[in-house]
Amino acid sequence: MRVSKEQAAKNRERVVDVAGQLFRERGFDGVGIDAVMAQAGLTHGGFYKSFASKDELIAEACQAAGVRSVEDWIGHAANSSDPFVDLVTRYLSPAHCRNRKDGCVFAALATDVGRRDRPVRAAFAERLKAFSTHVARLMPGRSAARRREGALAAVATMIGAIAMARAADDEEFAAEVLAAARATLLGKDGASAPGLQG
Amino acid sequence: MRVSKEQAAKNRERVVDVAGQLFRERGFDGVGIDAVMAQAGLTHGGFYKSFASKDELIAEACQAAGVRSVEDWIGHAANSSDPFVDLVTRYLSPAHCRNRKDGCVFAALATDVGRRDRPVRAAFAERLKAFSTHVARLMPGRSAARRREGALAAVATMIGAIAMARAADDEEFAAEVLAAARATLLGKDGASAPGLQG
DNA sequence: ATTATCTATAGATCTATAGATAATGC
DNA sequence: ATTATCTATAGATCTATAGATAATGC
Repeated sequence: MRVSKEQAAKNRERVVDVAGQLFRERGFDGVGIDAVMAQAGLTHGGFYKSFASKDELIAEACQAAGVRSVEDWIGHAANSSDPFVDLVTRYLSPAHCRNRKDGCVFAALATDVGRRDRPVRAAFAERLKAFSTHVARLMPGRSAARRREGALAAVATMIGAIAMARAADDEEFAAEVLAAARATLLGKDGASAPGLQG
Repeated sequence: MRVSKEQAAKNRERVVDVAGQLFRERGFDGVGIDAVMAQAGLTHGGFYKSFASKDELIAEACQAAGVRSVEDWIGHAANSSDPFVDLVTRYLSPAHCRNRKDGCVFAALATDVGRRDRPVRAAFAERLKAFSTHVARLMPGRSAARRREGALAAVATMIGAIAMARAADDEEFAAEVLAAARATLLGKDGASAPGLQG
């Protein structure tokens, strides 16, 4: 029954990872401790020797999934010839839309996190800031301030578009939203972006 | 105990309205039937004479709150001298960010709805399409196709920005996100929007 | 001896139903 | 007589804890 300290640490990590996946699929309130522990291959009674509460797990899962999300999206883009195009195209793809479990935690849980307590929101916000900072570096634009501004808006557009596409029961509408967000962020359709005044 | 048919219909409507507010504040899974009925001034036992299930209430609440949200945002903008600027400025305001209960249902529940069953997603998507169509009409742009595309992207940006701002525990970051989304959608900072390639 | 995990369960909460109650509507 | 609402409760589920078990680590 008892395992080594090393194994116990790995088990704890697996619980956090598995929780991050299940939360993205079903939401924080849609997943019980027993489901998380079962998915990690443990029984639910042992949970409270590793975590003070479910909220602590939620905060850690947001932190860990956030780190992973930033690494994945930014890492892949950085190895591409056109990082910003790579990021936007992959992020706003039907494949990402379908894959909630391993997809971006920000797009999966944005409105849910807004209702959680401070530690959860702090963990989420910290990773969201890191993501935005990395996106600003990939971003075309004259000044750092403009890249920062553009990055924050681009992140909002990407998160909002994926959330909309997943919410809609209509595949065609979902695809249209993703295409519109891609075109607008990448300026595919002409000299000036839609939404510009004057 | 028993009330008139007319009063019963009003009670049912109030339950749907109250549910829409509570769901926006606490999420679908964060609100029980008893809380909804209590807020509507009724006891929870009577709920199932009006609704087949909680999911039916959720679908109706999304529908009703969606109709209301579209009326509010589009109606106010239409009476303004510059409808698109009015919409974007009011939507992406700290006041809207604070007011979840009566705020836009799309920004409050986007990621939650993606995990619900088909009827809920259908009701939500229908209203989201109506909102997008109305935004396209307010939208500057040369062709109808470009206005449509711009509207979908603008809606995604607005929903994403409010979700991000509410998720963050950091007021300054929240304000920065809203300002960046406003500036990008309204093209406040120069000839071309950030994010444009070339 | 310590402790990571397991079994079992307490206590709270949530959806849904059954049957009672009292006012409406024929 | 019908029915909108209420009281009461069944049954499921969820967070958290207590105590047992068995392998680690001194």
